[in-house]
Amino acid sequence: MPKIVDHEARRRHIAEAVHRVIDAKGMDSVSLREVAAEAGMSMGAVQHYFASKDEMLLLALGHLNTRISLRVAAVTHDGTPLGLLRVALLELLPLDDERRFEARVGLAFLARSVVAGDLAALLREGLPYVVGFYAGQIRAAQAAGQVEGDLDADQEAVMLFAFAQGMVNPVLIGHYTVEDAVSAVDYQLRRLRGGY
Amino acid sequence: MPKIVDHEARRRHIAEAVHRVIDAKGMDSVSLREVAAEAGMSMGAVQHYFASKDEMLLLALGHLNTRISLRVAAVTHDGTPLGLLRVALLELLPLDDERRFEARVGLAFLARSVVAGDLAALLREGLPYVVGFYAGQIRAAQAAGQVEGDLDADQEAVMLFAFAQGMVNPVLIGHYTVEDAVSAVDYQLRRLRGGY
DNA sequence: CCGTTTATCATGCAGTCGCATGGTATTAAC
DNA sequence: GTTAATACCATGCGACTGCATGATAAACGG
Repeated sequence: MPKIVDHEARRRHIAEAVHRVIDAKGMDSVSLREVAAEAGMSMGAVQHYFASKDEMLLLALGHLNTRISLRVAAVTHDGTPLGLLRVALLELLPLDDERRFEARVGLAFLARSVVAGDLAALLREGLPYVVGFYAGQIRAAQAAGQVEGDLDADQEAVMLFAFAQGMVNPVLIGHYTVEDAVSAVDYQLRRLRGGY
Repeated sequence: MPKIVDHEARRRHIAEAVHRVIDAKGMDSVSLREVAAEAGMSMGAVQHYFASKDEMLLLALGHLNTRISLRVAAVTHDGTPLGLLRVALLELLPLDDERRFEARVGLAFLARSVVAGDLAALLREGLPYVVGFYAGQIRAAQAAGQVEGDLDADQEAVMLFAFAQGMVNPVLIGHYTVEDAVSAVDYQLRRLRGGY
């Protein structure tokens, strides 16, 4: 075996270049040449790590998912159930540069998943964990008496996740401000607590 | 002065071809040649009606918006406020072939609007009307005693719209069934009425 | 030291892209 | 009948696409 090189690190490096290209110019502008230039390597080098463009995009989505998951998981270890739920929800919204970046890239993948079965499968795979986490926090809050017991935790979790996803585009295109989005989330959490 | 031809009808015809191409193969596959073939006309004819591809996409989005608006408006004239709200919400979800078609196309435009300012402006323009309609129905329901008076109609309207938008992708990729989506909407409407 | 494997590169290829050009046909105004 | 404007088409152009190919360099196992 030849030159010592971390295969996984290279693929991650390329995946991040894909993200930056999507953020800057949109999914349509993702080409092997563009990504290679963004990654600071030759086109042949990129080809060396992926059998096809579709495989590259698939791994780029996987890498985005783990990035977001890691950030959510990192914040999972303090506060009350409702506090955790709040932070986890806000992680999905484009509230600062980092989350805005991920939201833009994520929305591009979301749209492509409609016509790309492999991307759809990957997204489907991750959904139960997120929604399940939300539902778990709601149930914990109910057990702690912070949320009305007769609310349906699963239905509320489904709603909260879809709600957050649905807020992404309006915030990205400037229809809602960051403050609007946060207060919309806080209103719903306040409602769960029973005080409007 | 020359051949008698309905300019607007032609542009609408092309816009619908754009929609079909997006539905079948995704936004990436939208090219002048592909659209021309789908519309059953030559590429030169398509070029005759649009100065550029971007202008074609912009009108295609406009046409989609009016299509959806018309369908929502057509159903606006019967039933209670909460009933209207329900139907208007369900119009946004991919519950049958027609709405599925529009949801797929709409999501593609939604994603592109993040990197295309003109599309974003058009989408922004329409948002207040939809959300305002929802808020109006909630307020009417409150006045009729069908919805708890101390709920914030505006915040609930914002949530319901984003919620519906956020359900689109999960339904399209098969994570939720049509029945799941309807019952999620019905749960939220039941909650507005005060009974869980 | 040599052969094999890996990493990287430059280039070529057939196909597609948006768009411009030049042409023809049709029709209405004069 | 002539002119001008519109509708439409075929073609060409340069740029770009994903991917395949062949070459070069590096590094370890034998």
